[in-house]
Amino acid sequence: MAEQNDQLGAMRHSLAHIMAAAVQKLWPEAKFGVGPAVADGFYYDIDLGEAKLSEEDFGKIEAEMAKIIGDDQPFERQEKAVDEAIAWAKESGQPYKEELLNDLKRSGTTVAKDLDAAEMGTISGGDAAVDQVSFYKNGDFIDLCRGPHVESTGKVGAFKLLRVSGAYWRGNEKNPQMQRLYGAAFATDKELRQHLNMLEEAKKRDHRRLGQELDLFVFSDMVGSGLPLFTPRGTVLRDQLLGFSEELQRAGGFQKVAIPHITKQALYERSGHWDKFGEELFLVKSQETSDQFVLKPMNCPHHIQIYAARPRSYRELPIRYMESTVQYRDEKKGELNGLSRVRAISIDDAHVFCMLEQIEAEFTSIMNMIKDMYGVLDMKFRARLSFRDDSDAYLGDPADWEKAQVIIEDVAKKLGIDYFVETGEAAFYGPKIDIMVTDALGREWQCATQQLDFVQPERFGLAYVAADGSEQRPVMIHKALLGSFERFLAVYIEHTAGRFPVWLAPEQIRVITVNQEGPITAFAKKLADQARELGLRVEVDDSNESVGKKIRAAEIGKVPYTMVIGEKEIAGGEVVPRIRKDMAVQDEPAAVGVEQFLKTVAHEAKSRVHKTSLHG
RNA sequence: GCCACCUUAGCUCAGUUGGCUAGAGCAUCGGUUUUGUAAACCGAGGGUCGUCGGUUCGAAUCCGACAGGUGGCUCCA
Repeated sequence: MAEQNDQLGAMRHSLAHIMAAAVQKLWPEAKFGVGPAVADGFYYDIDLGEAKLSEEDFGKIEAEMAKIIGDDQPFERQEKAVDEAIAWAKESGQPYKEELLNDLKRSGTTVAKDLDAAEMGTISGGDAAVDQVSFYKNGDFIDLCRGPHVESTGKVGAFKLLRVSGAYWRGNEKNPQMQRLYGAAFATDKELRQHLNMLEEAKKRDHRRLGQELDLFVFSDMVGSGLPLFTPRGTVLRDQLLGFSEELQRAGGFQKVAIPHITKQALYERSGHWDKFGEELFLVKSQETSDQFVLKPMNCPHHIQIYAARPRSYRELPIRYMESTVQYRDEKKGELNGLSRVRAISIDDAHVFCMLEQIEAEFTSIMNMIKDMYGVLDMKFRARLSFRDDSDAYLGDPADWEKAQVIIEDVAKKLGIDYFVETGEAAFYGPKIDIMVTDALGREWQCATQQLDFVQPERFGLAYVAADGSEQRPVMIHKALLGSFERFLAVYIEHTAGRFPVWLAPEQIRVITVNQEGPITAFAKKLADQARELGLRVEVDDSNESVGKKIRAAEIGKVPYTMVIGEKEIAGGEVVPRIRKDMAVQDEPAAVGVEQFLKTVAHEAKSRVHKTSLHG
């Protein structure tokens, strides 16, 4: 298996070389960055100077690649002394390669920042300076590269250029921007087709598309970008999900608080966010006073003011505040993305104020809430333990950090969480656990999070009185179970393809009349009233359409239960509910008394199950 | 913010090299029909072709700016 992956990786990486060779033939002045294999193919970072690649060029690049592949040129490995290689890079006008070579010569690695050497697919990583580097040559094209490659250009499988985008050299905004040319590549045509097909299928469950089809949220140019408006149906999801989060938290000892959405600038100057968030803050001008106000980009400083309002005893700790509220960040335009990245962010936010020796219990309790929540939602997640690195970008006592990181990893281990450690991902104020979930296109998003904070208690001079009468500094934990409700919903819509379980479904039951005759519509409406009395969300469709068409509308709307009401139902007092396929446990639903049916659905909603209990 | 691309009716999309009153399906509304588990039939309304400006005898079509969006980069929940 691993061998197969290596082989596929070599193919993809070889295709990157072939693509670069093709681009160089078409644009001889092209300068090249790195060209690794990636999850579904390969890319190469290319700088054409004034000229720019666009999708219109794909045809001729692919044609040129086909020629190279047709020639079946062997990939020849060569070793060069590093100084010789640097001279080569200079001579052939490849400044990016020259920079990589200089790094190699100096430190033996091209790894800048957090890029993984293997992922870069370029040259060997190591910790000592090197003096020999490897090159691969196919036809006239020669490239600094550690390999491995397939034997020859004829052995690369099937590929297709997909897109071109910008990418800063070495991932740094201050560096020049290159163009990243992406292609998909697989061993066989069939696999490539399957992959492209899968991407098409993923589009069908795209949350933006389903959000519109299922009438969950809208955007308005007049309101502004990144500012979603939730419809009645979308608001049901919002209330249910945030309600569930609050229910879990309340059980964990959290108390609800409420704060205004603006504050004087001074609050964030004290917290440090004024400097850190700077341009992301929405400013609000008072016309009555000279105060500068700010729309809150987070809630912790407000919650801190509630804690700080009076002296606190160690007996009160932990103090746990929760609040589902909206915060606002003025994101740069290009960073917005459907509901995944918005400017008005609803968060099931909470803050714990506690003693250092209480953080293990708190982290465990919160981690269990996360497990419960994602368990009920039937979603898999990976936990990223985001720890500090050796840099001095972090505030607080390193000894406290060390202690906390050990505790955090311990909690993850004890609870059997699927986790990985990432150093350098910590917040400047403390280590954290981020819960990562995957969308329809396989992109990972951070949802739930719990973060330790040594810094804000310090900045705001928070204190509690210890048993010995001394004044001590509490630590803070920031936590969110859903994280951004908007982002969560985006992932969740794609996860379920819009087929929400009964407890979340905006409409749980659709009642369809067989015609528009008085007794039948009257019965349908009475039934709907009965359902509403049980707290169910139900709609009656007594429109002048065929039963088939009305059934179809309910199917497309992904309503969990549909029932058709005609004379039979009135006479027998029983219905044969149509059960949405993903919930059914057997093919043929059975007749059930009306009362029994409604009670069962109400119970399913209350217990948040995914499968129906209606059968045989 | 940066790179590439996209924007025609509420939605999904046609609209040949610039050239008659800009089309279709679904949805909506009206009528006929009174319907039994994934689309009955007939008809009507609905678009200053994202906005503004330019080129041209003539622009949905060509150019520019702006707005909104998509995929990435950077940043981030």
